[in-house]
Amino acid sequence: MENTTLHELLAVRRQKLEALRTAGVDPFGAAFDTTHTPGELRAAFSDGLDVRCAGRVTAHRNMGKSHFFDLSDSSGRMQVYLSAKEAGEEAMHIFHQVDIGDFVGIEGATFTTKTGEPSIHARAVTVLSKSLRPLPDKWHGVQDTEIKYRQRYLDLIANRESMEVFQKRIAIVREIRRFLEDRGFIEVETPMMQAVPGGAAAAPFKTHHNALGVDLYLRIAPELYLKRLLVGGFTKIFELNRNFRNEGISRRHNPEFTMLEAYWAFADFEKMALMVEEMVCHVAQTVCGTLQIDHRDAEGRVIRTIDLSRPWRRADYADLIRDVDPDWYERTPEGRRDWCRERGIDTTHCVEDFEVTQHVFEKLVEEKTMNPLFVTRCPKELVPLAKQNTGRPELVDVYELVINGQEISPGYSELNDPDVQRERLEHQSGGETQKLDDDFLTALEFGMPPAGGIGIGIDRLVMMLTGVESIRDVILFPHMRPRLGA
RNA sequence: GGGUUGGUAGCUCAAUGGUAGAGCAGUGCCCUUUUAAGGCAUUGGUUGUGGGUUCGAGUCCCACCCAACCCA
Repeated sequence: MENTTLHELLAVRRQKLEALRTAGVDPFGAAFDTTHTPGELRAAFSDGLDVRCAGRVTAHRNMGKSHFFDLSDSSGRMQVYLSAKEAGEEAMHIFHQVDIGDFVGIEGATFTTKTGEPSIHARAVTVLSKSLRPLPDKWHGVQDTEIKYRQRYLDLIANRESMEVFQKRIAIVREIRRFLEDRGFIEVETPMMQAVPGGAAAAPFKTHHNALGVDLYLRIAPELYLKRLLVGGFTKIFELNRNFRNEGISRRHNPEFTMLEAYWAFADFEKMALMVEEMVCHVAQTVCGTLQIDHRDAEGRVIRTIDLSRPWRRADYADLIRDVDPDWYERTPEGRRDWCRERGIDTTHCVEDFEVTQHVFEKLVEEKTMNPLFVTRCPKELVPLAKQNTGRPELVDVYELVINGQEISPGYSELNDPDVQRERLEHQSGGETQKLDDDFLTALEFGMPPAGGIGIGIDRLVMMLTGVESIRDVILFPHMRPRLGA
């Protein structure tokens, strides 16, 4: 339901729509050939160019017989100057029906105004599409988080910083693909719908295939299929796409999120760690132009700077725990819980002893680590799909990369012993109704080469590189509770 | 799931329990290089929803919806 005021604003625009039709102008016009986008023209600007440019009118400054308005799109903004005297009465009548929000095409010559603003001196203004609703505030943009997320197009139109974050995200993903392809990795696609959701411990979304009469699950990870491809003979592969987890929504969790997984036959986790280091630095350097990433608060003050300079720090899991409490591993399991209780760390949700340690790790190491840190020699219980260390079988050959207080990327020497893998997966599923992926285990029995594998949470990487605090600000359409009306 | 904060005009925000306001946007007029253009005038409200307390509720109480943050 709209209220009367909005109705009035809409009515005015509808009247202009009809006025255009009466004047013989199609308010939702046809194709318009352009020579530049607004941003391209700004970048290549010089006076006296004959140009055709199209975009949305985002501001209008009326000086009487001189009109200045801004033409914008994702590439940027370009000012247009229109002289009423030159245009003539008929053209000005049509121009008078143009509102902020409309798409128009401009034909004219470039010039620079007295105040130094690159501009187009319009010869003709063509209405390309009428906007029937008022745009958000030109100065404050959209502040309401519900509007930002539910109507992202308004956020993109009105909030330049938002558009820039998403442009950066696009560039980050592009550079990751380029980096991997330059090194001989090929991108593959594996099932999003799986009969047995595997490769991680997470609650899946369930769906149903009518013709087959079977339940399927949206994947929680592509891992088990990518490993089948290693069995099949691929040696350098990656998949960069969506995973789905039916869990809570928070500042750091969206039900669907983007994950990179890459596998490299005959490599190990050390080699993968080096590659991730190179990749993230390549991306930061190309997209951000620096390895020092400033994070700012709402007032624009720098609150922290992430230093991505190489080499990145490496440390053993157990040593990091000992940095927090030198006697941690000398304590009894009950003593460890007491230690937590004394410090106000809640461990009631931790069932196993190793989960208590992991909880301490998350709270007192991970969340406080801003600069890159490779955590190595992790306990095997945490990682059922990685190779055990030959010298110390209670540990696994993995790294966990922490940056910006979050786990950004795990890397493994992948487990390829089918018997050990079966045992570990059976142990993980706890003999419950949760099915084992037997076909995956069968594939391993045919032989999978030793391999290094990595995952990178793209959303978290983008958060780190853009200094954004909420995952919703790096996902174009984050999930929200559906709302009636509006 | 629990706690805290918030929801007022299209947008951004005000308003001790006592006449719901401003800026922007819109509309009209003035203005031939403006840029948050400027000046004058003016339209616009079921204060998230539903109850309650009160002479009187945007404001206090209860329930619900939505969101943000914190916790689990």
